[in-house]
Amino acid sequence: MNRKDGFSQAILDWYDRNARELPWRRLGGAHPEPYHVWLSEIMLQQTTVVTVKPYFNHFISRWPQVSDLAAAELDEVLTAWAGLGYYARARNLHKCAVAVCHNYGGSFPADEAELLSLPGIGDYTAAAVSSIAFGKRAVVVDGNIERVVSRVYRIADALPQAKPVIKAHADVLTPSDRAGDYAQALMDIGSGVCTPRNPKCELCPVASFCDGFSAGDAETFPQKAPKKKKPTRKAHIFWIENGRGEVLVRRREESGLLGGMMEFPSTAWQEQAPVPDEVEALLTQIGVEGTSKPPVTTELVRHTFTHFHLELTPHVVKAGEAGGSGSNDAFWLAPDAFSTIALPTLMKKVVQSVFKGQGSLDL
DNA sequence: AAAGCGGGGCA
DNA sequence: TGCCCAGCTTT
Repeated sequence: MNRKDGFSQAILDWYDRNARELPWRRLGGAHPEPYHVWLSEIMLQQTTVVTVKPYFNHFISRWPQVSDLAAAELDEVLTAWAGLGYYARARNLHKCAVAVCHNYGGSFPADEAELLSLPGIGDYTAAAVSSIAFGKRAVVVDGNIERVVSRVYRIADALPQAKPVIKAHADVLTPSDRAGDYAQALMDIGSGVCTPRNPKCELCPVASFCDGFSAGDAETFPQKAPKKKKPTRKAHIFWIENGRGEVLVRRREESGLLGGMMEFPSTAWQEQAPVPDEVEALLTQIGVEGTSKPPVTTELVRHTFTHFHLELTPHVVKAGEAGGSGSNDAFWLAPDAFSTIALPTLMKKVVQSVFKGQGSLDL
């Protein structure tokens, strides 16, 4: 006899009473569109529901079927994704849409292992799509469920080492019926009740099953390995404007940080601030030497990535008559067209800084 | 096994 | 400020 007998039923009862409407969710037993479930799950990776909602609605409106998304250009998808972060997700999203159309006739497979083989779909997403969209039993474990399970069992091992142990416990708790509703309910509870700090145990439908609650130390789980401190990198970034009011932009490398997204030219991002010689060299390289006026420096732009802080010093440069973009892949673009390119949030901050510093420009 | 990879919201 | 998030891929 399972010591936690009744756990999943209590979770499902809570769901029937408390589940909220979401654009990708169907209440009352009907299964949502697999395309909607997949798209939402990719967007929700490391991203909050509030942030995802408008992006999800825009994607569904613009690309109603997975075949529409597969037929889109990658750059269109990146542009629509701009601001969501983790841009490899957008590239894999497009690859996955193409694969589903090419290999599965435009219908997502229901099988967890087949889903797992698709680009951008890992353990979590395969289990989530299989259970939520197709009603299959699958053991769904995300960050929320890890926290709930580690508290229910007072798992002493620290993350990420504890992941296999947590998965084994989660497996025992997962019901055969309504595994998708169960998973969504547990995630809702994890994000709204069983919160990282100050959990609302008085509102929790499974407090009576929770070892952490019984011991009065639920909040101390899950244990975590210590984190590294983030270094700070610095660079100079250039808003280079020609006589027509256009600004020089270029595309970043396809792989790596902000892969495939657009940017303004900058010196290398490094912990040591670049010396004036390097700044001069960059301006020469992109072909804007011989400017009549000295650059106007605007407010420092700060941005934090997963593993480092960044401080950019923006400079506004008026390019000379020639104004040629000598560099390979840079091109001129009017600021009112910035919304049509894949501009990440960091670069939007640069735009804001320049506009604030100039006062005369409007977007 | 560990590192790389955005951005926003919250205490 | 630091922490956390409906993680996946690459090394």
